[in-house]
Amino acid sequence: MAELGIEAEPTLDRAPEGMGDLAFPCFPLAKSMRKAPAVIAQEIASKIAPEGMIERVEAKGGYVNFHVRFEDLAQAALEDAVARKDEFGKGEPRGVRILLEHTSANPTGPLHVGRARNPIIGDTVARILRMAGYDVTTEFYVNDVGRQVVIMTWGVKHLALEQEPERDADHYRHVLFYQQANKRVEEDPDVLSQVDQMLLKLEHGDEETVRLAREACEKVLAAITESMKRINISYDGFMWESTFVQDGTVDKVVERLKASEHCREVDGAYHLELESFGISGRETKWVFTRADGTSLYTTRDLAYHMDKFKRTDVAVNVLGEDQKLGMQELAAALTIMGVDRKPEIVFYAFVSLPEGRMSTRKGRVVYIDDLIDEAVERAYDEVKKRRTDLSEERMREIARVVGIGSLRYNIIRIQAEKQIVFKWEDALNFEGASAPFVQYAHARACSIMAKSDGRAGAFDARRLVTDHEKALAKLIASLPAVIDDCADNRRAHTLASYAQELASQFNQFYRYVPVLRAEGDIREARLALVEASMWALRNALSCLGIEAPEEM
RNA sequence: GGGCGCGUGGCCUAGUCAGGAUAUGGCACUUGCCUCCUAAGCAAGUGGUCAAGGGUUCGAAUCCCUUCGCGCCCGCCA
Repeated sequence: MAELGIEAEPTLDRAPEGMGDLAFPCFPLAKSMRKAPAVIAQEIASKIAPEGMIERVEAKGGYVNFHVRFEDLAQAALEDAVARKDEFGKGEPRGVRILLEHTSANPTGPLHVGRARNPIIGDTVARILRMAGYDVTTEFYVNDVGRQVVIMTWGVKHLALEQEPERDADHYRHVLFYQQANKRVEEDPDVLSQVDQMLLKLEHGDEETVRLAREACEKVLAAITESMKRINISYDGFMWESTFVQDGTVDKVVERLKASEHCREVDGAYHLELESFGISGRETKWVFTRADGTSLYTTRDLAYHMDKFKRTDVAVNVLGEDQKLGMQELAAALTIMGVDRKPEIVFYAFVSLPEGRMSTRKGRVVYIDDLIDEAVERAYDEVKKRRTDLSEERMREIARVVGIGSLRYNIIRIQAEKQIVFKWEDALNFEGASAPFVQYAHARACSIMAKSDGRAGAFDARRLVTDHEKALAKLIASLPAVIDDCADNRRAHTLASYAQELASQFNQFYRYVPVLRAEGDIREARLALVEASMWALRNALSCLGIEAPEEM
């Protein structure tokens, strides 16, 4: 480039089918060089000698196209996959700790599908980050301080259930206590004052009240995590919001904020003026203590984040889009406190129903447990339809893995900030862009492996000559890059797209290129391709928190 | 009123950050393919003003401005 007197950023694009692998557009150079792009491309192409992985450089319509030497790329990638197995795609340790907070639901009842995106996005991003070489810890922040929890606790203490819970589980029981207590609070001023008194006692550390609230929360929390376990989600740790109230760190935060020049006091309550921090709307002040001196949610969250920063290099939070302002306020408060660190946030839009937003009060909800049951049941029907040779137990197991996979896939495949309208027909779709599609390709690969003499042995990638084989091998080779991209951007939906594309490419290969019937070198090379496909599919699914059955 | 996000064939969606070659897949619909490694599959076909308008550029789904529609938020709630 320098030789030709060209100054340009060497941006490379992906070339279209049949045009090579990388492309350099010459259009931006046309003006300064006062030559046609096609001529410039010719000149550049003639000056670059193919070397290493690049086997051919050619000019075409204003682009310089680079062709990668397929044999080298495929040989390296397939050997890597076959040798590293479930580690294929895993990046080198980066020596960076990431504390990823997700789910963090109020422990007042079961999770519904409207909130299901949180644990699924959180768990998937955590898996991807681990795969990319980060040292990841996941954490569930338990909101055990505040009105909602007190109302539920009051209900548990004073009420008897008026109806049977939908399920025999603590979160389904406690949500009824919560709902009934809420009704009483609205109807009866006396109950309201009892709740207010309890709230005060809780905030002042009254032992009996703290114990009752903690017990109720722990029961619900345990039940929620049981539900999450069903969809392959677990947590490395839990952090209780009350911790920061009790150990005095919230008070320290409050003191530091009060010392700020942005701090104002109105009737005993303190707030920060955040107009100069890009906060806009009807209200630019952010209140951090009530008139009675007690703290507010974001103030306690501030203490939590100070704690996080002591424990990690990077803090990532998965939050609903309703938290955007709160996080802006938190970031501003951190700046005011002189803390130069901020959490990274992955925001997602809520899942709604065709009738509108999910609402527990209006009875317009789909609980995750119900969705899981329905998905597994539906998958069971499908397995039974297709397989008559399997044991009941085996069919149940496949149904579980397929049903849960398709549930997770259908939520993770959509970009987080796009709103989703929940439809049963989409959630239970087992064809096309779905987990079963990917799982099926994996099962087919396993089937071939099982019928071959064993594992793939030595092979020569030069024996892979058809377009189907080449496209598949290239796609397998790109898994590490896909993982890196998802990790860097803290996103997961593009990994779902990749898995779908990989499965599709494998299915085409499967249809048109015989493996077991092939002979000699060709068979060896194809077996290696099948085994590498199997690992790539399995590892991609694993990052999505989806299990890969060997038959289905 | 203000802030943030989203808008891509009948429906769902990738690509948008880092502008480039005929806009990616799926569902649905029509039509083929199981004496051949699992048809939860493969192939072909119908279907697009990339919300609308303007601008920047050799080139815009992508960047800028305006408008419209939808969502979320603007509590001494969490």
